Formats: sequence, C-alpha cells, structure tokens
Amino acid sequence: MARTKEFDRDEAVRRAMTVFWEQGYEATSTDDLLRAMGIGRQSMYDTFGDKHGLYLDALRCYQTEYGANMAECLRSHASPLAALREFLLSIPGATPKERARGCLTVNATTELAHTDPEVATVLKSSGALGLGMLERIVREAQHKGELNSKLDARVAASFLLTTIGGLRLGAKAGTPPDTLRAVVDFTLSGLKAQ
Amino acid sequence: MARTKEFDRDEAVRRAMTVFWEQGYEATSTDDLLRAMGIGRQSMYDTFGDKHGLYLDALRCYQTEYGANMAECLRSHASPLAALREFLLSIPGATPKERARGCLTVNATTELAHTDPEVATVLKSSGALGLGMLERIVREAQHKGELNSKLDARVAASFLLTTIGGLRLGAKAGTPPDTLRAVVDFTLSGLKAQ
DNA sequence: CTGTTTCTGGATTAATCAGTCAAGAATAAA
DNA sequence: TTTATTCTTGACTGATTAATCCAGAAACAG
Repeated sequence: MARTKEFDRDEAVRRAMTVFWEQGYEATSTDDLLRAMGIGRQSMYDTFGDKHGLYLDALRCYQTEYGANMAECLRSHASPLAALREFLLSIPGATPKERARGCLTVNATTELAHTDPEVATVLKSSGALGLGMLERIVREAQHKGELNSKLDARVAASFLLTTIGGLRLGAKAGTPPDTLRAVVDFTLSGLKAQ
Repeated sequence: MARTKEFDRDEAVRRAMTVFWEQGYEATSTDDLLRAMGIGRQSMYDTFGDKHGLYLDALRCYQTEYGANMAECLRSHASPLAALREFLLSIPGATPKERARGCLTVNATTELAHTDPEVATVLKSSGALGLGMLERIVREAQHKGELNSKLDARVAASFLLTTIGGLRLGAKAGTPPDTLRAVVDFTLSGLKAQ
C-alpha cells in the first residue's frame, strides 16, 4: 500500500518538547522545531496538524514522562517521607541547566493557560495527576506515623503541589540551591509528626 | 525651544504593562502596545528605545506599584500575622480575571529569566525586595509571639516567597479559590507559635 | 516488476513582525 | 512673528512568521 514513516514519531515529539521547554511556545519557530526533530516540514504538518497540535503532543509527552518519573521516585523508598523529601530535593539538586529550563508545565501555565483552552485542559489533568500521587503518599506517611495524622491529606497535597510550583519557579528565577534545600526542609518539618 | 510631549509617560507605561501582563512578551506585538498606549509608533521608539526597553520599564513599573502595595498591606494591621494572612489571601481573593492574569513577575520569570539578562536583573531585585519585607514581618510576628520564635526568619521568608509563587501559579492554573485559601491557612498554621 | 499510495524536501505564499524614514504639525524661546 | 526644535503621523522596509503547494522519491501489495 503505502510507504512507512521514516522517522520515529515519539522521538520527534520528545525533541520538539525540549525546544518548547527551553524557549516557550511563541518564541519557538517551526524552523527551530524542524531542525531539532530532523524531519521535513511537510512531515510535521502531516503528522501533527500544525504547530499548536505539536505543542499539545509535546505537553502530553512531558506529562507522561515526568508523571512516571514522579511516581517512580515516590515509590522507590521504604519510607514515604524520605521519598517525598527526595522528590522535593530533586528540584534544587538538578543541574544548573535543568534548573534554568524549569518545568514545562509551569512554563505552559504562565504562558498559555488563560488564553488556550486546550492547553488548559491538559494542564488540569496534569495537576490532578500530581495531586493524586501526593495525597496518596501523604496518607501512607501518616499511616506509618511519619507525618502528623491530624492533617487533612487533601489539603496537605495541595500545599505540597503549591510548594513544588514555587520551588520550580524559584529554581528558574535563580534562587541558590542551598536556599531551595532549606525551603524543602522547612516545608517538611511543618508536616512531620512531633 | 521644543514642543512638549502630548502623552503622559507613566500612564503609557502602565497601559503597556497591562498588555504585557495579559499576553506575555513574545505574544505582544508593537501594534498591540501602540493601540493600548494610544500613542504613535515613533513616539514609542523615541521614548523607550524599542519593545524590549518598554518591557523593562513596564516591569519596573510593576515592581514599584505592587511592591508598594505589598508593603502597605503588610503595614496596615496591628497584628503582623493578620497582615501576612491578608496578603496571602489577596491571591485567592482576587477577581477571576485578576487570577487568570497572574503575576507579571512570575510570567516574566518563566518566559524570559533564563534568556534575558536585563530582565533577570530586574527580577532579582524584585525578589530581594519581597524577601526583605517578608523577613521583617516574620521577625515582628515572632517578637509579638504570633509565630514560632524558634524558626529561622530568613528561611521562613524564603518559604513564604516560595508559597506565594506557588499560589500565584495555582491561581493562574485555575485552582479553585477555596483550595487556595485552604493552602494559605495550612501554610500559616505550620508557622504559628503553639 | 508494476502500479498505487504515502512520504519527503524545496520552493512559495500571504501575513505579520520590529523597527526606520520622511514630512508636516505644534510648541517654546527670541 | 520668526525660528529652531521636537513631537506626531502614516507610509514603508526587510526579515520572519506559520502554513501550503507541488514534484519526485520510496515502499508496500499484487
């Protein structure tokens, strides 16, 4: 019947994701994307529709990839509190380049959330996912007596998500890693069982 | 000697600020700016140099205006803790439109901080200003016995700044005001003297 | 091998971008 | 009123934008 695609769609999306991540949506031209993806213009338009469609795919790719990363980080410790702590510390612990790049979700929120309904939808589901994972780990930690069991786990999860957003923002703004680490400890100390 | 300017420079900057605030830097065209400012193209280029110069002025204007606003909010209460609480609650308490618009400083951080050194400089001073105000109010609250005096005021201020950033991000992402309010209470309850 | 379908890459398009130019209008000093 | 200076206005420029078109190459089914 027909010729098969020469490029790997997932790989192309992942490369596009990196460009959008570093430059934002508006500041990225289709030429930038094609160069990074290593494919022809028509291939991009055939496969993704347009720049906006590609962006949505990149955002979903980020959500999948880094949601899985978060889930694994939170699961990989015997102690829920230690897992949570390690996850939070991964923000100041990133390389300077990673810190400057920030978080694609945060970038998308500030740049597009209130003008682009489709992006807003993807972001909502992304936030709900993170919130769910945080709530679960908070409950586990409470069950093990690591966190104060009197706390409302839902609110604590929202609080943590807020803090994570703030930390990522701070990292991008150039706050020194030591300061961010101190904030992480400060945050967790307020949640611990005494 | 010469003719006087017909438009008010400060007023023009304030209008440009609003446009940048709502749309971001890249997504705003010079035509958008001229229409909002109500001045001619050449007047803009004569007065501000270029789009980038105008943006820096708008950012500084925001910093001055909202820094003063924060200072006043924090000063206007007998109780430092109540003042802090009211300031934090002003984020979920804003109108839906204001919440969607977010915070120009946050927007500038994610869009430009790591590619634009001049913007980064303005943002740094803005952050330092906020941090200083927060540290002062934390100390006052500790002195009055409203906040736990064992806390490191500097770290607590960084923590609060992080939370504020996270709240503004959440507001922009569409987190319900009630959730944000719960996060505010949760945040402050961790700091209180028991 | 042949024919059909799909993919690929370069040329192209119309629109928009930031910024410039030039000419006329308005103001203040002399 | 004259004159020098600056402001304002609108037309304009070259570059860049997202997206389309078209012709040729490649691969699969028969």
